[in-house]
Amino acid sequence: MGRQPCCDKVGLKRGPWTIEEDHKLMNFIINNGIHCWRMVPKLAGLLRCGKSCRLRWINYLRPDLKRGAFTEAEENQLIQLHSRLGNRWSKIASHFPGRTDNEIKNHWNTRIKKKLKMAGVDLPTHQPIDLDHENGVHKDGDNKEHENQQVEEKEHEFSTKLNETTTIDDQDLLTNYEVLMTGGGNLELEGAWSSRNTNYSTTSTNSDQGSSSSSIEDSNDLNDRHQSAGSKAQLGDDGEDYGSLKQWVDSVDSMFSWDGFMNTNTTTSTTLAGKWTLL
DNA sequence: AAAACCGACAACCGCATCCCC
DNA sequence: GGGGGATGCGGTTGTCGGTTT
Repeated sequence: MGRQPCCDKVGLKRGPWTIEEDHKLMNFIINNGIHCWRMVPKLAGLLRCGKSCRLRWINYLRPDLKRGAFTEAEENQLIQLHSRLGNRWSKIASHFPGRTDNEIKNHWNTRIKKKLKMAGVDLPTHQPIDLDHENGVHKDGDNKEHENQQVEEKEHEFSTKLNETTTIDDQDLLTNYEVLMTGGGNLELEGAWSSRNTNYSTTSTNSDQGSSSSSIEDSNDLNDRHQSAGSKAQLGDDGEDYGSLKQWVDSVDSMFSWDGFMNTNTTTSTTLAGKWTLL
């Protein structure tokens, strides 16, 4: 007999969130804070389960989200963190202020994973594939537990070293990876690995997605609004939240002051900031 | 022009863990 | 101590826009 579902799914809405739902959830959290996710949908007038509300808030509505293309430095940091922490996305996300674990996980699975694979890196071992094969290394088995025990001990040291490796420019991913691994950790990079020819093709990044001119005012179609907000067209080249979040903030600017969420010094948002700390 | 395919990301699901009684 | 509810987390799926055929 399994555990009970987090909520009664009968009659609950699923799928993409509409702007009205976003408004309701945002309004409720701003005005009341978060005490019990289970009660949030009821009190906010939403036909969603608490879990869904939590995810929506954490991954999309939270005003302090960075939202933007991952920079090269961030990708490098992510690669190295993953080599240390594995798929512990929440742990990794804690090193990226404004990024969510879901965002990082998606970025890893859709971009970095592919790039590393094309570059000949065996995941999750972060070892060159051919070297693994030749040496018979299978680190994801017996050694994994031991590695996990070392993770916490090395994090502090690692963070220090990481700061020394974030100025890499104009090198391909493999070269970056080599530098990072050599500088930050205990992976051995042998000649064949170092000299590997990297002819993978980098795909376009989100930086080409920042040209959207959609706005809330432009569209009464909630699905269109959601799509433009929720996936493709909200990102600016410089990583700032030029898209949906900014539009969203603009749209509710008359109701709220966001400065408190943005870690800026303001006297108009102390209440909001206070509630924000509840999270 | 349209169908098929692909990439990116939002959202869901189920298990793990935490916490309170 | 343990039972149960709430929340956290990671894997997976769904959806949609863009691209290719």
